[in-house]
Amino acid sequence: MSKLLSTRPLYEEVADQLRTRIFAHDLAPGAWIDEQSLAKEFGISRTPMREAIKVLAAEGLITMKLRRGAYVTEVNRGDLEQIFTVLSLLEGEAAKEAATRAKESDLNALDDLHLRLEKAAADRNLDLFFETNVRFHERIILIAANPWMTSVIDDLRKVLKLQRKDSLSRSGRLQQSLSEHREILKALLKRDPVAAEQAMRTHLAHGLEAAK
Amino acid sequence: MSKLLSTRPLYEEVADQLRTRIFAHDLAPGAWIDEQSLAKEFGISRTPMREAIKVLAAEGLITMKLRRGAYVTEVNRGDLEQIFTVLSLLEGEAAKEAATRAKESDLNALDDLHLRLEKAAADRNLDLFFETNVRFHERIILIAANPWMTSVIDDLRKVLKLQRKDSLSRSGRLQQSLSEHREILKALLKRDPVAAEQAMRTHLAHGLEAAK
DNA sequence: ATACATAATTATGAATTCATAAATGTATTT
DNA sequence: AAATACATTTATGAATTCATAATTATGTAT
Repeated sequence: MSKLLSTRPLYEEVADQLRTRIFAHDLAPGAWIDEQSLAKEFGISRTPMREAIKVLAAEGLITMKLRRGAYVTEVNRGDLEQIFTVLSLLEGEAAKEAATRAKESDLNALDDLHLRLEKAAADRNLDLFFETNVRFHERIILIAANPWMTSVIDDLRKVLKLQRKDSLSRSGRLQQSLSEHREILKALLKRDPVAAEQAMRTHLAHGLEAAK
Repeated sequence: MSKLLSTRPLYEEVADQLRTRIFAHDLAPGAWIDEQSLAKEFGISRTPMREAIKVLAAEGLITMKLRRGAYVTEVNRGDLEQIFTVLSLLEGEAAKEAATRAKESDLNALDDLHLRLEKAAADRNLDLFFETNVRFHERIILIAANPWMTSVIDDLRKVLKLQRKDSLSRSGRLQQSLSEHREILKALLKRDPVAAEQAMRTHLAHGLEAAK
């Protein structure tokens, strides 16, 4: 593959595609990453494939075993608890920061996103709900304006995505998630940092319960 | 370099050595990483060197520029603030957890480490003080027993190490750091989670002030 | 001398090749 | 038939080679 007009390195492109496959459980947790056949399938050499694999390994999505290749990381219940502990701390802090830093336009955007969330829930459109939910959280994190915190959160959320996202389909969980979001939004609109942090922490603590 | 009996991949070994050089400012922030001459110097090919560079890039120590190679990351005042914000949250939580989880042996070890810290301070042995300080923090994080949190903290601390560690040599800072450690230890010995968390947060907040 | 265009050099990104550890398969012996 | 030794295959780790973008150097015109 002699990519002529590439704007970014090949291994990044490949890393994206691998991530997608992993999240889709096309490559399921525990599965062996056959770098040879994957490279052939992508029409590239092993070199950028191996570089991409190392990127995902650094993110925690892939685990390397010496002389035995790469495997999709398996997360157990304990891992989930630990990750949620960290996430609720960080996203709680992000919400707290956001409460004071948010501009009017930010608050409007959040309001709008929440509206879409309510709509998606009413329509029982799970995919849309999930996607909007992610955007709601991302927006808050963006407002907090701490790139280092953002990158940590992003990495941990990626690992969470290894798990199937059937949590919201649980009976009642969708409505509860919605009302928790309402709390977060309310606190932000009131520009109440303490309440925002508390609401976000509660929300993520329940997220753990939902995630099996 | 035909490493015959290697117990770990070459790129990891190389990553360690690169890290050492970066922390020693042998490769200073902003410096270009000449992968070609470094590989030659290490007596290896460019392949494992490039893999090592990607590992450090994932850790945030190195920044990649498309078609322009790799550069040692430069952190500014804003980055430091942001990183300390995250660190004080996480290490605060670690201290809180440690207060309840610590076994007698853990508390003894911490007590011992603190004693060595006092000794190093009395002897004006900055290097030893610094090293013992690191071990004290690491021990608390270990007791918290959250590997995901640990790895995040480790990565952020690595980035902090890009900065010169002259903070403690500032007049009075050493004594203050010592008394803050005393507070942390006291809270842990009393098994008071709230106080431990508070003491650790305060300590790290002052760390920022010290770090220029 | 300065500015611009072109040529030569250099370094990166990627493919290919090579060496060896691990896994698999076969045969021989008991 | 089971077990062990040996051979074959396969995949990883690493070196080498190749192509091209970016940089530097050279030359020419104004």
